[in-house]
Parts: sequence; structure tokens; C-alpha cells
Amino acid sequence: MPNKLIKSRTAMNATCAACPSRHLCLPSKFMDKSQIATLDRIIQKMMIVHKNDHLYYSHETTKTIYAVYKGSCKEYWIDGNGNECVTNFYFPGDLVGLESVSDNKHMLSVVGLEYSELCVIPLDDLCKLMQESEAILKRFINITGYKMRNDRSVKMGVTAEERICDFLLNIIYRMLERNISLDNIPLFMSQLDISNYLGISHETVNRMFKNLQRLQVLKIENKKMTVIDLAALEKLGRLDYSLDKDQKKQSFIAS
Amino acid sequence: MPNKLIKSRTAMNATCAACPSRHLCLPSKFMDKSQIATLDRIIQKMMIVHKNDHLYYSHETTKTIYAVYKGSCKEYWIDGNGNECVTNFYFPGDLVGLESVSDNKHMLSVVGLEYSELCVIPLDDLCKLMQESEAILKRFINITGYKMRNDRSVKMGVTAEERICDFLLNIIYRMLERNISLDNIPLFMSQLDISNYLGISHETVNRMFKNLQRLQVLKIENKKMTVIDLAALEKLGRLDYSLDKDQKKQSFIAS
DNA sequence: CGGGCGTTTGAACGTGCTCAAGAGGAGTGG
DNA sequence: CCACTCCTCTTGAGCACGTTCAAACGCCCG
Repeated sequence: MPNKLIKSRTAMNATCAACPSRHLCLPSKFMDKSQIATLDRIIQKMMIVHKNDHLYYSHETTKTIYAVYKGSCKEYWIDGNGNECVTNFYFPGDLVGLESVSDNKHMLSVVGLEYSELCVIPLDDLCKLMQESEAILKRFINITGYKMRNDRSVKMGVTAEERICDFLLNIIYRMLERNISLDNIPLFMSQLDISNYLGISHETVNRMFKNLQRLQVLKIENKKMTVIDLAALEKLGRLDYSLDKDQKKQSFIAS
Repeated sequence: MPNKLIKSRTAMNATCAACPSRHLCLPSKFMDKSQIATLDRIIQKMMIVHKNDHLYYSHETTKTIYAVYKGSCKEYWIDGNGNECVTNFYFPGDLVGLESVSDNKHMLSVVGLEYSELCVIPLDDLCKLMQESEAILKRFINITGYKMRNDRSVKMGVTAEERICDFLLNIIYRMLERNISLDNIPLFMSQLDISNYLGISHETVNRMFKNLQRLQVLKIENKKMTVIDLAALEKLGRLDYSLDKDQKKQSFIAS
């Protein structure tokens, strides 16, 4: 049975101030404690989804967005031929549901890849808050801009190898932002999910993974990835994250 | 020589109130004349670019975004191998530069595909305005959400035919939003631009165009496209714009 | 008028898809 | 606790789509 569940954040002892991913989410380094407390005031509920439970389905109406507090989710839609098109993966600190705000109706579905907790952010309350606090408004704008960059960057590659490498680099850098070690990065999505995300057959995804292991670039074992040669991976991909990744990341995280 | 030029909007007799694309831009149907006037107060300048002139280059610092008032632009970056990766095409009413706000630095370059006029929107002033006016704040959030949807939807296809069709459908629906007839839609980008946008060789783009003409789906002549059989094109693409396109569009435009 | 860019077409090659089949693992129900 | 099913991962073989390379043409612009 579906296990979608709403709890109060206070009951779960979850606050923005104590959130390990706050540096990627609505709080920013420039906010003082009272500003962050205003976020806690409007974000009162937490949505719990277990693995394979849906956070929401396409076509549902909505006036909220979500922030991943713990876990990870897959965003997708079903095309006219019944194929699942994966549009995004979300990790702690990511805002979920931004695409739906323009007409208060989801056009994508979101499902948990593992046990996950998501902060429920009422859009109207957030708007009011952004009008009161310049810091929160600017932060929100920065987050949406950063998301546009990030979303765009992944599927630029032409060959399957480029696309796989860019995808993995994207995951890796998002893990770095979250201070997660590059040893044994957990990949909660299946290879089929990745293939539906990249528009590549799942057999090719598998073969590319094998190939990258044969090249001693990384190791994937038991759905956990260990990066061996990041520079080699960057060379195989199409994006130059290496250019000024630290600056880029820091400037956003600090903003 | 580059012909980037800044003029005053009043000198060009350009106002938000009289803009033909205002229904896609910051003004919304819910704003009264005084609210729209506040937009005109902060948007005082117009940037003029001729064909092949750059609006801005990657790595330039910025504290402004732009709105296409007239014309069209191409957004791109150059990858490690020197290949041009086209990331977007912008038409009247579109906001340009949103990806850059998170660290005040462009990571993409934008160049005019034709003679174009773009309203210069200082970000700080816009933020202040959004704090004063809930309508403008909500409108901005809706636009960013709508852009995320739109950007995502285009490159989902797996086969070259699907990608070409989805691209053309995207152009077509954006033209419809702008009340432009489906006869002789001008395509200011080259087939090479389209190939760099879709990650497909330009020869394949050409062959697909020819094929769609052979199938009596559309006609392309002299960089102008006439749609003959929209339903057939939708069937060849991967996205179902037809599902509730009118509702979707109306709900955003009206928001 | 010449040069360069964009478009068009053909031919051969190669990447990645499709189809097929089996192994391993997780979850479910008896 | 085991048997069963379904899902995921894996590997192979053949094929098709799309790329690459090449060449020619038209067109715009200097």
C-alpha cells in the first residue's frame, strides 16, 4: 500500500537551522538566525515517502513546492507510447515542483527512490516571506537560476559515452556540494531509470558502465560508485566542470 | 564591427503597456495600469543588437536580465573541443539571462539571429519591485517555472525524427503564443544551429526536413516554415502538446 | 566578382538499438 | 522459511539509424 504520510516538522525535530543541506536550499549564508526562523515558521510539515511511493502524480493540482530533506526522488512523465521519460533526480537540498507553479498543476510525477523526507513549502506563504525578506527572495531567484543551469548541462552530449559521463559528473558534483565522499556514492536509481533519463537504451548504459570500469575511471558495485580518476571522467564528458567548479559552486552556495 | 547599442525606451516609444508580447513577459493579465507602469519605471533602457552581434559573452559579469522586445537570439557555449553547443533560442516576450543570476556571471553567450531589441531589466530594481508587488513576484515565479517546463520538453526524443519534430512543435507553439500565423513561420536560426541545439549532425537535420516535406507534414522554403499537418507532426514527436495545450497555455498566459 | 557560409546529396562506416536469453536479487505469498 | 515472481543487470548477435567524409551548389555579403 502507498505510504505517503504527513508529519509535523517539529515532531520530527527538523529545522532549517539544523538541516545538513541548508547551504543548497532556501537558507543562505547571508541570513541570520531570525531570518531562517521565519522559514521554519512557514515550513511546518514534512512529507514522508517510502521507496516507490509517489510524492505526487502528474495532473494533480498543487499550491506547494517541496524541499528534499532526506533521501532522493525521481521525476518523470509517461509519453504517448507509454514510455517513462525521466526528467530529473532530486537530492537533499533540492527544491521539487518548481515546474508546476505556473499553473498550479503538476505536469510531472515524482516518486521516491528510497525512504525520503520532504519539507512541504506552501507557495503563498513563501511568496509573502519573499516580500518581507529581500534575502529570501534573492536566494529563491538564485536557486531557480542555478537549477536551470544544472538541468541544462546534463543532456548536451552527443555520444552515449559523453552523456553517461556528463550524467555521472553531474551526480558527482552534486554529491560534492553535499559534502559526500566520492567513495561509494550510492546510486539509488536503476540503470533503467538512467537510460530513460538520458534517452539511451539500458543495455548501452550497462555497457558504458562496464567500459568505464575497464578503463579504471570508476568502480560500480552493488549500486555504489567509487570515483577513481575524476580527471579522466571529465575528459570523456563534454562539460568542463573543472574550469572553475570551485568558484562556481562557492559563489552559489555563498549567495 | 559590433553594433551593440543602448537606447532609452522612451526615445524608442517602447512601453510594457504597449508591448505586443506582454502576455508572455513580466506584465500579467491581473495587473492594472499602475502596476505595469512600475515596470516601465525600472526598465528604462533597450539594448539593440544586429544580426550576429553579441548581447553578452560567457564569463562576463552581470546584474541585469533582458526581455526580448523584438527579434530573436541564440544562446550557446563552446565546449572543450571547440564545438558550439546551442542551449536555447529566445523570442519576443522571453526573459534572457536567468541562468546567470545565481552568481552574477554569465556562463553562456547570447547572439542576435536578426536585428533585435531587448529590454534591459536591472536585477536589483526588479527584486525591489517584486517585494512591493505581489503580482509581479508571482508573475516572475510563474515565468521561471514555465521556462523550466519549456526547456525540458524539447530534447526528450530518442530518434532524430522525434527530436526534430519536438523542436519544430516547440517553435510552433511558441509562435502560437505570440499570435503568429502558422503560414511562413520565419526560422532565423540556421540548420547548423538547430543541429548544435539538438545534438544531431546538420546533414541529418536537413534530411529530416526534406523527409517531413515529402510526407506533406510541412513545407520549408527560404528559411520559412509552413505547417500543413500539425496533427501528423504531433504524432511523429514524442510530446503530446495536443493533450491540453490550450488550457496549459491559457492558464500560464492568464496567470 | 570572389569568398564564405549554409544547404543539399551520396556513399561507407560505426555506434547504439533491438531482440533474445540467462543470471542474480529483492520482495511476496504460501 | 522456502518457492515463486518480477525486476534489474548482464552479455551476445544482427541490424538500422545517424555519423562522417566528400563534393557540389546556391546565396548572401563584402
